[in-house]
Amino acid sequence: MRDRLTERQNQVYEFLRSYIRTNGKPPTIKEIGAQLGIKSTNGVHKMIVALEKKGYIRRARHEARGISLIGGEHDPFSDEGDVPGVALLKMKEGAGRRARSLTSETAEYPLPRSRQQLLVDPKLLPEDIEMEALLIVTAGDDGMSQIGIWKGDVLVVEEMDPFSVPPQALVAVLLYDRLVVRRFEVADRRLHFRSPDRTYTDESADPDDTDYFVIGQVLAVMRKLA
Amino acid sequence: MRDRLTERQNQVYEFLRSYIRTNGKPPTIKEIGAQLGIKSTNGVHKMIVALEKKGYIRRARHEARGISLIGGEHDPFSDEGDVPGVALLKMKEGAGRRARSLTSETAEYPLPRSRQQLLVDPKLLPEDIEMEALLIVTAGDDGMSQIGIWKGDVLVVEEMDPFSVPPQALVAVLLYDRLVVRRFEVADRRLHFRSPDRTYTDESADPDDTDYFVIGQVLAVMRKLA
DNA sequence: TGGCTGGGTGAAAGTATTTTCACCTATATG
DNA sequence: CATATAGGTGAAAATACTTTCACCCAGCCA
Repeated sequence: MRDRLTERQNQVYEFLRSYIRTNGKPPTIKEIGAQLGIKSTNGVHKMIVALEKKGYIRRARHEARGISLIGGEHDPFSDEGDVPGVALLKMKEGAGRRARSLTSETAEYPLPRSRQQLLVDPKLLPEDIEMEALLIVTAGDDGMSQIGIWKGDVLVVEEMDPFSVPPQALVAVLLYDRLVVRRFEVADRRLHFRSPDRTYTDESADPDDTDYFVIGQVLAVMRKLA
Repeated sequence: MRDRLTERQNQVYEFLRSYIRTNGKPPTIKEIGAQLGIKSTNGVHKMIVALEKKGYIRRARHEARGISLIGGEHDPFSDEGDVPGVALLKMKEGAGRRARSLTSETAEYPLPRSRQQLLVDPKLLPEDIEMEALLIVTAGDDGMSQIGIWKGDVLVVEEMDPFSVPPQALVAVLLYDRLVVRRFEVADRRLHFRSPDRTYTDESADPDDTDYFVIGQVLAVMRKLA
């Protein structure tokens, strides 16, 4: 369907995306030229026409800032306007079983996944998140009030191996049979968990310690109050 | 601080939102006029200037389609909603205006309602709740960490008058211009707010004290972490 | 009563933006 | 070689948009 773009055309297309995303409106021909180092408006104009012919953009003739992207979203905020139910997340029971080490890429999960799902607004999540990697757990222990998380809170977790977690992020960890949240860091090839309460000292563990199973980074918290 | 909008100005503002949302770019002056039935571009122009003076929009002078909304583009809750789904809630900006007493059943709201929405899973809400009575605010003050709420948290609030709130429930209150959460009770025909931090003494207020505006009961809390 | 503010009409002026025209330079291709 | 395609320059023409000017009207308030 859509023809392949040349290198230069792709640069224009990418600029359009980023401009629209950051400015909330399409650029003018001149602005495109300024970015790509094209001095003549006609030079840009021809590329725009080419992009339209290849089916990547739409043009509103004679209209100021009349370029719009084709291929789903013209809305920078909703990630992929396809399906309304984008943010259907897998629900997973919180505590109750013993933690296991992950043995390989296809790690077996300590808990059977259930079919339960929870609707989450994309605005509560990072922009370009993979829905497939998300799951829901419930916080299973107290002692996290210092970081604003209570027992029973619903956590949206992005599954990832410990070494991909950004430093100082909050992670969901299966500690023995409790699901807890800890501020987390990898140092010296060991996993360091900062205890939220100052009364305890920090804990650290070996990556294949079977007592600690790092599920992933906590992206959002939800709490039902009434 | 943003002044209140007149009815007409709010119509313009609402149109701006919806146009931007559906078209991915701001409208021209003429397009605004066409929608609101204003024949002269100057009529629209004056309103646009008024909206800018009151801090609701930004204008790029002489630029085609140069209007942009103000409200924190990176605040995930300030902008653009309309996610299809069950629990579409009205969005309301947190702080920013002075509290007012509610005078009757048809209480006048301190802020004009906007059309912003957030998707919320019904599982996070009481069973037989009226969606119409729900709205979203963001917590606007610190000092609530004792009750597990942080500044910036998203609160799902059921609008209700103070006398319908069950005792000891959490309520969202406009205290002057800050939106805070307090544990709440009515006694002796006065409103009692239990301060979450032990350091402060409890506050109480008269039902028609203009400094305290009780929005309603907090049903759920959500927090974006990454 | 006068003066202020919000909202408007209409038209003219001025700036921004798109489109078109003429012409140029590579590179690839039958 | 002839010709097509991608990508340009520069300038002029044609619109699209915003701003300004002059004037009008109604409601509110001191």
